[in-house]
Amino acid sequence: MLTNLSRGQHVGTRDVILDAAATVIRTRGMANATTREIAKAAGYSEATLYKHFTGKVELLVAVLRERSPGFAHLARAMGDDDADLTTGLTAIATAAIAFYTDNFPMLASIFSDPSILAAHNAGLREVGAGPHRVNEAVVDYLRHHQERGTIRRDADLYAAAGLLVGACFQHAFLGHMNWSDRRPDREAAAGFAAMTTAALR
Amino acid sequence: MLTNLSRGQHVGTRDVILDAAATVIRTRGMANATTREIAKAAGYSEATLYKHFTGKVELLVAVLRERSPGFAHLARAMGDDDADLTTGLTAIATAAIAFYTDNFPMLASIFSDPSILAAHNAGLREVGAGPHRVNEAVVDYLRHHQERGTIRRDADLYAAAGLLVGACFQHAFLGHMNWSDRRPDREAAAGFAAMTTAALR
DNA sequence: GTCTATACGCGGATAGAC
DNA sequence: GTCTATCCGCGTATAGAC
Repeated sequence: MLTNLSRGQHVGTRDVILDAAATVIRTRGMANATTREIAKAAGYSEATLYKHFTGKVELLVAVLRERSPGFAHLARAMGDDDADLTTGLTAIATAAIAFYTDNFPMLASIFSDPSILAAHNAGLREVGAGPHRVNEAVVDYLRHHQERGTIRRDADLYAAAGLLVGACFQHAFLGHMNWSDRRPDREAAAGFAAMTTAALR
Repeated sequence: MLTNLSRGQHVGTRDVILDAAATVIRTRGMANATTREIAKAAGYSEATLYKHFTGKVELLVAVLRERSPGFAHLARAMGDDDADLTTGLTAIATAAIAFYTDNFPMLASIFSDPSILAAHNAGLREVGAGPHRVNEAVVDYLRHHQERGTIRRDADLYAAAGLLVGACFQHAFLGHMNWSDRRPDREAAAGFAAMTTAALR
């Protein structure tokens, strides 16, 4: 997801507020992401927040939609489908683990308030975006390989993508739960990729 | 996780409060799970809550640890390792999807408040419990099959368990995000199990 | 566009009676 | 063990001046 900054546009008050809100959510949690805290972090008064957003829910939903860093990097890993299948899947898994590790807390937080969850889902559906896009992109990646004969004809690509992406998703989750015996990220990514490859040929 | 009810013990005030809190969290979200709401749902005054728990965090953490229904059913699916591998994994995947679908909102909610997350993790570590236990149990299940020769000797069981359980975990998550093109639970479970089996032989 | 000041209800928590 | 009554700070939101 591109920020206005990376598009080279003017960075307005709205962007400063969104950045500040994202920071507060990441560091103190959604429960402590109050209008007071966000305003203080942004260097503006609370009243200014309400000039740029109709209310708190709209602000938070905007943060969720416009401040999900790392997705571009993940997409780049999937554009590269010339490499060996296992190598490519390892790169995808590594990027996916990093992406989900960064974004899991913010993503999970929206479940704490049904009104935010509903607004967020509605907003995503309108523009056709959402977390399932990662799975769909992996399916496309696998289809390219299948067309070149690297993957067997009758393989269930949907299930395979679900296994790989889901494993990365849960690995990131377990990382936040401080599971000490968990494998390091790179090792886990390689293992997931190797097993997925084994299932596909 | 057994409740006092299923152990046949007396159902005291504490249990009533925990049940009420779990209901409020599930229906209104963690953000709206106030002491007022919980007390009203339990049929007791707020003051009574504070006679049974030192504070709100302790109450919520107790709910998370003692009100995770369906885990027993999931465990049962894994005890049955006499069946064909794909059949067994399908049963496990089906139970896992149901389990995560039920518990994801409550589990995800704890990320909204770092103090609750920390207290929850500390509590789990003390008794050696946690979400990773599901993965470990699947590894054990796979090892039994490996010892009987149903799975190849050099298979990475840890990665395989991560793929299957992770896929179910994320499938449940996507379900809550209202992804319309998502496969039905049973179909998804069968697909995940079949692909995992393919990777293991 | 941004500020200061303020309204007002809600949430966590406790004192003390029964 | 449970209740009623109450405290006090916090959080959202707005009015109105500059």
